[in-house]
Amino acid sequence: VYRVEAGHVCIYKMMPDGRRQVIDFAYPGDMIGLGALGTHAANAQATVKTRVRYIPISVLHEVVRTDARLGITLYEAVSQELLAARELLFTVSQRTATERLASFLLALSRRSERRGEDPLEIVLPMTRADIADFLGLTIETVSRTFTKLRNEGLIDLEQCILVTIKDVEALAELARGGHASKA
Amino acid sequence: VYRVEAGHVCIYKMMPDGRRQVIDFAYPGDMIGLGALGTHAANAQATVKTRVRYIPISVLHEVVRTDARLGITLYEAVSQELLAARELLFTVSQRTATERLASFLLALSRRSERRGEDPLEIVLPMTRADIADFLGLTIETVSRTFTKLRNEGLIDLEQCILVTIKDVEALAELARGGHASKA
DNA sequence: CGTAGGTTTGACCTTTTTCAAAATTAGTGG
DNA sequence: CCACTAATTTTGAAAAAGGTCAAACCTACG
Repeated sequence: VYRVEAGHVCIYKMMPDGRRQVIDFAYPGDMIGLGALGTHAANAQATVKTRVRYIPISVLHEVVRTDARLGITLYEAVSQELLAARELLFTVSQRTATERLASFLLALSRRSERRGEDPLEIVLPMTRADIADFLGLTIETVSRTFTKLRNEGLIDLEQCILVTIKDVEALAELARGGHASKA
Repeated sequence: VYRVEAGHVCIYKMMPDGRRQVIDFAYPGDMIGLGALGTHAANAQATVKTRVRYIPISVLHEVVRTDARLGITLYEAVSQELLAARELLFTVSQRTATERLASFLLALSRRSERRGEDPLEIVLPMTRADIADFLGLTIETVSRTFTKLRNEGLIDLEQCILVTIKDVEALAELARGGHASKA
């Protein structure tokens, strides 16, 4: 189990045939590998300079034995991850490419807000390939969809890395599955 | 939290726009709602006559306070669900319709085997709609894919409910993403 | 300045969805 | 037990979404 101190980490699973599923993106303060008891179920790769802190599982076990309430906390943390995984499952399973990207951007926006940053100025530390493998799309479709959102005036794009949300409401409407009102 | 005693339950999440994500199918002995601490995050619907046993969450908390090792057990159970959710995520996200159905049938087959039943004779207690919303496909595509697998000689279909696996290896090859060898 | 990696764009093709209708299955009352 | 109705499943044809292949375009870095 690790804890991200600085930077940004992309957590993914590789398949024998080369296909990849990105499971999550971890920001400073996030824990990695909580659900992977015993088996090392996933890989992780830093996308920028990153510092992590390692916490052996044995320590976790020890801590839980000392205080049962922490067992509950641990349980709640994994439950939270489970909830997120199912949310992503729904996004990938039932939504169109545009809806997926809109959801993704809104999730990043909410994350920024929670961290006390500007929720309308999103920095993307990950590559298009990471986003594609996260949302179950191809690089090309991700790129095209970014362009489409830009042309529709919902976002601004600078250097493929900085996204400015110009119309949160329309984006949210898209993510919800409705049709954007703007042309 | 519930425990299925008899029958079969379909666990799903409804979205405001009517879209539905089936999260899992529960068989006798399976627990439902483990990851849903506090918020009632999902619905469930019996597809056949079903009996469940209700276990209040407060009892769980009590038990954990009594014995910390059970906290670990609980944690492991949710981790297991997390693993399953991510496996499904991958299936839905990266695989074709045929591969998804093949994976699904193989998963059911393995489940049958674990339960000591014939792994090659699978009864489908759920409807095509349930399967479709589980795999992120439409009813029509599910039906067509069943037909395709039947025509290719990998399975037999009786009354839309009983599936006989005729070529496990080819099915597994499909689920892995390879091309079936048979015409 | 030139190269390498990542991104965008274009044209075409495959897969899946959509809409519509036929066929099967299940349930109900005679 | 059989006929009738409702629901589910299967099949068909057309349309749309996304994928694939290929090339051009940045951007950062040496």
